[in-house]
Amino acid sequence: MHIGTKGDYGVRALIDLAMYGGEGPVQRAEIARRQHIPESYLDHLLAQLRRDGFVRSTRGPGGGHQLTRPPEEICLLHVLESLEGSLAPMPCLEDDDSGEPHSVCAQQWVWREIYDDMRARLAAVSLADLAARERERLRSTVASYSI
Amino acid sequence: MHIGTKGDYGVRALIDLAMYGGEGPVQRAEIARRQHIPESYLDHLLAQLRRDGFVRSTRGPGGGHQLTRPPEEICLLHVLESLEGSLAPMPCLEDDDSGEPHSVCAQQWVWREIYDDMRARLAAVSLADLAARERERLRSTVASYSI
DNA sequence: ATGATCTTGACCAAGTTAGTCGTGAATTAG
DNA sequence: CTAATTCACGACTAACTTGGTCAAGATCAT
Repeated sequence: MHIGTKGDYGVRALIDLAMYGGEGPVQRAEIARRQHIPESYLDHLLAQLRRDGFVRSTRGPGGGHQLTRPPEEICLLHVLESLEGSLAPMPCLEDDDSGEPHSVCAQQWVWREIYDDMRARLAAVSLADLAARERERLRSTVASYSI
Repeated sequence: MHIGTKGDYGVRALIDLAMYGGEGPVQRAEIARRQHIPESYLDHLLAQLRRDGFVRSTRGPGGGHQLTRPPEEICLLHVLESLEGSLAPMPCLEDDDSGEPHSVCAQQWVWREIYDDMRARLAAVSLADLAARERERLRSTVASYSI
């Protein structure tokens, strides 16, 4: 359940696309510069996001990346699970298709509640929400510089 | 915020002390056997728990480990923070004594809420609660074997 | 003293994280 | 057609974390 640079950078990249991707593809280099992400690393994150259908890329001059769906329809939960893998705080909570019961650890029930609550909250946040917050943050930062 | 073997084993060791520690110290080897924990590893966990005042140890024959306080007064949150370090899901949420503002990441506010909720839930669970659950679990396991 | 028991620190293998780099493939401009 | 632009993908790496093991020593009851 730890969010590292993958989750942080990856989400920021998507927010960037939500904010600046209105008029066609946005280039990797541009995202990297704006979001202060090493470009060669961003590569991997975009590849993952493309594999999971969040972005579409086009090559060649004028190419770049864009969201496949409107930002209102992309939720933070799915993005983070794509980038970071399972967010389960302990192995015994990992989503398990095998049907076998995982070993029960003493604290499981508390963590189950925490995990469910967490996923619900993350599912309720869309890229559009995040982009709106980011716009607001940028506005107030610029304002404080100009005083 | 990931709970590894440290947190799992360590909590189980404390539950063991809560359950079997009524009549004097419990030995490392005994805990290790009952809870299926490598004894030499349990060592380190008990050392940490002693440093943070959860258990007291006595050496020599008849020695062992015991809780310093009644299990009702020990909460899961503090135990896990002792064993695993900060449970913050992202670095920017780490409790910060320096007063400097951490870099703001876009998702911070959601995670702040999740983190606070998590800590509240963990703080509401005592070792006594966990021990009660464990007793119940053992009872039902034995019952299912005897059928 | 002796043996039981905890204490401490050094050490280690395997896995994860956070990248870098190089080569190649697609697309477009000229 | 060719060159320039941009993404695609896999190999490689250094540093750190995890989950331990092990040996030497400190204490204490008897």
